[in-house]
Amino acid sequence: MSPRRSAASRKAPLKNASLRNSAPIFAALGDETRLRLVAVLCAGGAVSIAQLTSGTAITRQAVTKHLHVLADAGLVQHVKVGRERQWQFEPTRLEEARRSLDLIARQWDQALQKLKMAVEA
Amino acid sequence: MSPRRSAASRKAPLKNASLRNSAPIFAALGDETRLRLVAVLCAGGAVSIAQLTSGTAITRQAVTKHLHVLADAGLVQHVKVGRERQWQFEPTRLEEARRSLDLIARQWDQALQKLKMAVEA
DNA sequence: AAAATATGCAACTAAATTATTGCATTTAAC
DNA sequence: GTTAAATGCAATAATTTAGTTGCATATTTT
Repeated sequence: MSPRRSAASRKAPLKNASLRNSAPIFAALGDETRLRLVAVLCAGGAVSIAQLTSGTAITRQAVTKHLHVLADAGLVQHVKVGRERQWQFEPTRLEEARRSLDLIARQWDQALQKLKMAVEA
Repeated sequence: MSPRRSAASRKAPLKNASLRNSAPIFAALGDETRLRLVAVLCAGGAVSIAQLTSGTAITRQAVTKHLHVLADAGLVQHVKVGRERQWQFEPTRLEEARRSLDLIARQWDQALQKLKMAVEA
């Protein structure tokens, strides 16, 4: 294929482990409905499914599924309170995602810096 | 359904527009292969498809498709150089995504703060 | 010009995602 | 103890996604 070395192996750009861990978090956030749910939950406290549903055009079951997607990504948790199931935001994984974006941004800034220095040299 | 007001309308937690704009960016980042591509591109400069492919187990066409997904989200751009098409990172949209996560995190911190003050009062 | 390289385009497949409906179960309220 | 409310579970359907293969086209290189 290519005579040159692979771009992926040439520089070892970011910790692969970090990326592997962050991708599912971004995937969970990559849906408008779920992003809205996260926003609601991080603003309030623990909220029931019925409450979360009443703001949307989709059914309760759809909301439930979205909540499970978020839970699988570790972004929300639930506790059973009486006949309700209350969901709450869990900030740890979101911090991970933030750090990943920060890493990428920093990497980019460094690349620009190097380019600038090379041009000025 | 619920006797209470909807959780979504109760607090107007985050700008809906901001979320609507960020969701597609997160969706684009929500795949390990694409996240790797972004990392490679933000570390190096402009890289051809063949180079980007040689680091992976998938085909050139699959890489091409991923690049187009990233391009649709505004995360990468391409320029034609001879018979190659070189792809490069475009940082603007990533900054948007970072700001969204920062907003959510800040919202969460404020909620904790309020809770704390309410408990101490 | 011929051969090799880099890419584009199209058809197709398999699997995952999103959302629905219908019914069962648990818990609270009257 | 009925009734109403909140939720869970299962089957299904439509759409999207991720990936492949095969072939065509454009550009270098020799």
